[in-house]
Order: sequence, then C-alpha cells, then structure tokens
Amino acid sequence: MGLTRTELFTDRQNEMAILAKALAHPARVAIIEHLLKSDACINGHLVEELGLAQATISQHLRKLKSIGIVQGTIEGVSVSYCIDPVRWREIEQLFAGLFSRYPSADKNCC
Amino acid sequence: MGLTRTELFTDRQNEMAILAKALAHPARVAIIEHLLKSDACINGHLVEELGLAQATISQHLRKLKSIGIVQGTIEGVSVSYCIDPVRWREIEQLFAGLFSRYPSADKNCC
DNA sequence: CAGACTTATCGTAATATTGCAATGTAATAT
DNA sequence: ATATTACATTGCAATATTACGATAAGTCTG
Repeated sequence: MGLTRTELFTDRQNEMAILAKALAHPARVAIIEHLLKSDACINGHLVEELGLAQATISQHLRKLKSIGIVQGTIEGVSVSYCIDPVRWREIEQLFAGLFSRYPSADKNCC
Repeated sequence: MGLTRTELFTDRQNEMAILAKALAHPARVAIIEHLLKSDACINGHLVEELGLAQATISQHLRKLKSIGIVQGTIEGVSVSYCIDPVRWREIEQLFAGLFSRYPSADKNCC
C-alpha cells in the first residue's frame, strides 16, 4: 500500500506521470518559467525570486535535473541552470500527444 | 513543514501544479486515455482494464472529477464517465502556454 | 591557507498520496 | 420487500513529498 503499482501501466504512461510530477508543484513551475525567460539562471536568484529556503530550491532543482528538464553548469562559485531544449521539446511532444487524442463528438458520452 | 507554500506563487502557477498533479499518476493517465478513446466509459470497465481495486479507481476518478477533467453521469445502476471537452481544451491551452515559452538560442545559458 | 561565498546534502518534522478491505448508498430486478 | 449490482466513502497502513535548519563540499579572493 502507498506504493504506485507501475507494473500495471505502460512505460509511456509511467513516463507521463513522472513528467507531470515534475510540473506538479508551483515552485517547479515557477522555476521553469524563470529559466525559460531568463538568461541569468543562478540558484541564488531563484532563492530571492521565489522566497523559499535555499535548501528547498536546491531540492526542486535536483528533481528537475533528475528528469532531465534542467541542466546545471558550474560557473565559478555559482551554478548556472537552464532548460534542456531537446528534453523540453520531447516533453512538449508527449503532452501534445495526450491532448491531441480528443474525443470526437459522437464518442462523447456525457 | 511539508505544506506547499502556495501563497508564494501566482494563481496560474498553482493552477498549473494542480493540473499537473492530476496527470502525475499512471493510473490517472491510463484512465484519461481510456476515456478519450472509449465511448463506454464505465467505472467497472476501468477496474477490469487497469487491474486496480474498485476503491482505488474510484478515488482516482474523484480526483479527476474534482479538477473538472472528468464528468460522471448516472446511467441506471452504473455511472458513465467522460472527459469534459471544454475543460480538456482549457488545460491543453495552459500547458501549451508553458511549452511555447521557449528560450531563444541567445538566451540559452548552457 | 583562511575566510567568504554558493550550492548540495543530511536529518527531521509535517503533510500528502496511494492502495485496499470493509462498509455505505442508491438504483434495479425478482 | 429482499437481493443484486455498481459505485462512493471510510479507515487504515505504507510510502512519498515538502520544507527548512544545519552542515558539508566546492570555488574564489586575498
């Protein structure tokens, strides 16, 4: 109990869930939006911008990195983060693929 | 601690997170996919299809209903579920809006 | 090297999520 | 009315997530 039964679902469904989980927190949405619009994407900036503790931001960034959405490169003392464009497009396509499966009018049962 | 600090974020960011959360479980992805492609969307069918307990499916459906993605109409003894087309398009637009904010090449800092 | 600075990680507490058996509820059928 | 069928809700246990202080680990400056 309390453990998602991934074995019941397809790889794609599990992947979708993992990606959605990455966006399933407003702080991570905010981080992504900030990285998308800014070219000075330093952890410290995010800490000031978002108002969460540094450790918390770092944790959110780690999650985004683990999924491959965000890359970090060491820039002297600090670390510069950015969205991985290839991965970002990949994820966009996955979501688009789900949304494009729209029910035709005659299949809408409500 | 352990409580998402929604007051730090914009309404849109919080909304995005809530919607992403709806997709952040493979069972819910599977349910949505099933509802999108099927016109016979009965809870019982989903239970057979997914292999989770009836109570578990019901819970996932409740979450999807609470967000407005899924509607249920009583159909005799059973309940017929479907995707709310308007809401679905709304959500598609929200996600599309996020993905469209692509960093231009000169802003990519990695 | 010592200090300053930035980010990562650890430890911990609080809350949320997941899964299911058991039970409740409502409609239909006999 | 009673039984049956289908779904919702409750209660519980296990796991996951969120947040942050404290601390570690790394880089730069003097």
